[in-house]
Amino acid sequence: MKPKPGRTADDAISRSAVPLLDDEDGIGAAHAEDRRFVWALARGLEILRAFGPEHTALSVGRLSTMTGMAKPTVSRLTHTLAALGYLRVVDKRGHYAPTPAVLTLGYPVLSALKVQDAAAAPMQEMAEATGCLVGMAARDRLSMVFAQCAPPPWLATLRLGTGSRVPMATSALGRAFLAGLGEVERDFLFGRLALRHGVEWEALGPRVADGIAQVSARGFCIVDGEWQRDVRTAACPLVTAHGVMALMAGAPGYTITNETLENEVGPRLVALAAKLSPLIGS
Amino acid sequence: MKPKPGRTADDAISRSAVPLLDDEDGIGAAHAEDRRFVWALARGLEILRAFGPEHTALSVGRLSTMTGMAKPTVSRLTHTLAALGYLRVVDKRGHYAPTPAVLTLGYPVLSALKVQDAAAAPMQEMAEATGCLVGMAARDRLSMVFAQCAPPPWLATLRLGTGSRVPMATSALGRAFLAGLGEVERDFLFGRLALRHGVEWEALGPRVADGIAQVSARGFCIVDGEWQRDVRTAACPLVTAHGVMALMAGAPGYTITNETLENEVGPRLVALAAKLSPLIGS
DNA sequence: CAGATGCGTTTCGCTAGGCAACACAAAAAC
DNA sequence: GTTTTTGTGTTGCCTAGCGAAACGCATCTG
Repeated sequence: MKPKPGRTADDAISRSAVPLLDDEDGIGAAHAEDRRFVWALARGLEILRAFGPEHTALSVGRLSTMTGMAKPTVSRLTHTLAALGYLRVVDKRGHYAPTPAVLTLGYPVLSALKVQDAAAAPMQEMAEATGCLVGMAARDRLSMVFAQCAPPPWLATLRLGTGSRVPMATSALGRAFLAGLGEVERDFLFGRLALRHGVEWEALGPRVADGIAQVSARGFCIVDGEWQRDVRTAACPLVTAHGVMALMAGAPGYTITNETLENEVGPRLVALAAKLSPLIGS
Repeated sequence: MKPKPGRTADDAISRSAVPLLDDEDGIGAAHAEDRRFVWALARGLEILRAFGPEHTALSVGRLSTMTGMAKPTVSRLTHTLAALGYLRVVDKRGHYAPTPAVLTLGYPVLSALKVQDAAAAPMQEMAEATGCLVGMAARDRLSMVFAQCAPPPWLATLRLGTGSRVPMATSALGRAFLAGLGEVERDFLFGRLALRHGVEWEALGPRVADGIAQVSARGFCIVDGEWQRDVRTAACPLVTAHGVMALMAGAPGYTITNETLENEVGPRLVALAAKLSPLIGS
């Protein structure tokens, strides 16, 4: 851990055209000797990241154990976030919860993707026609994060929406995304995924590769029950000016057959991707 | 933004149950003497906030002038945000743009509000029935930020969506929100608004008060062309377990009359609010 | 082609913030 | 009621990050 002046490996990564990430969980060892890296900011964002559908309100101590930071540190960061309006205190015991202010942070992305005007209508249309939940997602670290989601009116079991995440390796969305990527980035992510999934990658890796092969063969891939039991999904890559993303359509197993997914939903998804691809981005 | 001596009131404010804000633009003089306040985090978030629909990609120098921070500081913060995956470099000239990763920050709020399951369907239904864009919003500083937005399929002119913002004083949404607030907070925000709008508040203030009176009288208020020319909007407060929010329905002037807004859309909006109110929150 | 301008990054002194340990308040257990 | 547990907010100490000015490195300009 000697001060190494000039360029570090992280520097090269962060400068590359594709901003490649650190490890999935935690910001621990990465950027250890990057003099330009601002830890306070990283830690503060890690606090915001700790909240999720399962944990809508958290105390300082809980955040401390979850993130691995010292309590006083967490206390100051939550205090700061509260003063800025991103968090608020929800009870006497000092539980913090995110406020709608955090939504403004995501807005520039959604507007840049022109999701609101261009993509929403055709996605909603397809959702109603096929009975599938139709979603558009991009990569964040080793997950896919939804930018837009069109649920069919009657389907309430699949709880996904803007900002929610699914794992890259076990979802159709993630495999379609990988299929849309260039050689270099795909290999890089494969390495990361292998690292993350450890020994089970031996069985998982070939299935991911198979998904990619499916995309090469017919434009989309299918995952049946692998990400969540009884959820069938088709997905295809979506290459735009803003980078590679992916489209997916899925439904509970009892509302759709693999044949329908294969013969109707999949091709329709590919058509939708072709239609949206030039519209997205400036 | 120099450290300003003297005890500030912000500390007390930020500790109160209702986390009331600092001034709208910039984080300048606020929290000057607060020892628990982490500036690095505040500055980093200010960087993210600087992006918007108008500025989807910004250079270090531009960010520096926009936020008032020194260039090296901005450089480090953007470097950090890029390393964390929230920003990426979009061209050779070093312009930064937000990535979909920022969407994950907003997700806990959306899931806590149960927007995806509970609110989306009835809002969409009303949008299609009335031809209005229907939206749900909460306060951020002195703006209202959309948590959910249901556009009617054919309407493409109103560009609003999750995370977008409208001013509090000149929008029906903001006035309805103020009407739903308690005495103390409303007075506080009135003070802030007066401060912000300066001399024109003399004319604006009474119109805001009139909006609140409208809500008291019939449950909703109407703004015709005041926020944007040729946009007519009705809005009503939405009191939930997560705090006060507001619902709105609006359309371009040439697609809807004030009578329709008054007699059909407004009452329907109030009914929608009554229906959603118990559903939102845990 | 030399000089000039604009832009992003680096150097370095100084200050703010992270860490460890302690002190304290409130529930929960007994 | 006392103790235990859990959890938050304060102190010294030292590292990490902020800011002013200097530095490389492009592109303009005559």
